[in-house]
Amino acid sequence: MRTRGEVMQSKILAVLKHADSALSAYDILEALRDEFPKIAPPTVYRGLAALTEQGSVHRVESLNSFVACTNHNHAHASIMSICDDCGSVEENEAPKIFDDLSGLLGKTGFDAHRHVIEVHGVCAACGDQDNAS
Amino acid sequence: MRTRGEVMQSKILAVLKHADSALSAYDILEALRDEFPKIAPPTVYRGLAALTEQGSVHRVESLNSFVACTNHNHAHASIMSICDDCGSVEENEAPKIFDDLSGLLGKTGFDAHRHVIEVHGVCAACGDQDNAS
DNA sequence: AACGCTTGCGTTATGTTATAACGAAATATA
DNA sequence: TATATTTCGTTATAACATAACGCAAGCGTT
Repeated sequence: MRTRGEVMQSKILAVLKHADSALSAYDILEALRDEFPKIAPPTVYRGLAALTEQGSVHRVESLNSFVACTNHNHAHASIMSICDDCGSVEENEAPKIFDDLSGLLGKTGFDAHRHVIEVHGVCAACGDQDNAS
Repeated sequence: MRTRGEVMQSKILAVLKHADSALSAYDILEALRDEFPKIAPPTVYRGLAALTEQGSVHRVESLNSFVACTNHNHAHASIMSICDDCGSVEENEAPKIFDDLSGLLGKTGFDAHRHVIEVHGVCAACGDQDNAS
């Protein structure tokens, strides 16, 4: 039994890939309502859980929402830069920062499993707009 | 009119300081129910908003919950290390990592306003326990 | 002091995010 | 085919958060 869930997962992933900002589970639910009129939250959350586990979707903790992974290297977590103006979310690579973090915490005896690094601010496009006005 | 809200804020802060893990707003609500039987969520959230703004409380985004600041230097944000075993949350100082982050994102034109750095894992105490068993 | 203005609080109500629990359907095993 | 196992849809509810309103406290003016 493999295909049943995968259909829904690919639909969810497609919705996220089309979006230009992070979507809540209920945003996704709405988007899928046309095609699946009786869809319910657990269906979406289960799909998201599977996609998150395999790394093709990331949860944005500080927004309680989700984005499609835009980074071909699923091996490690990413740094999210979140524009509070337009809502765009970019993934950034910085292995060094993860190493620094794990190293720093390792000194205190802490064993790091999962890094959440999310930076809120204003993206280049929105910053330019503000300057122009 | 200054005193009314400050009473509640100090009560909330006291509850958080006594806790040995992060508390949700509703945990705090329950803790204050004895003294304020009719207390409602907005009262707690407003108190938390004020305390967060002044830096004496931090929101833990990945837990939807709150901790008292244990760091005398309220000037900048902290790195939270969260033990998924015992629930303890520690604040760690690392100005360099914040600088690195802002620098990295600055290169892409992103203007960082607020950093969320939360690392999940296993704290020293819980790690020792696991080794011993 | 009396009045009206401003501010912010408590309360009610509701909105948003997330999951527990159960039964039914699909698959695997024998 | 009978049975065990897994996964999924559905219902229901739990957990987290805020909008909006009205009252009351402080403050300035007279």
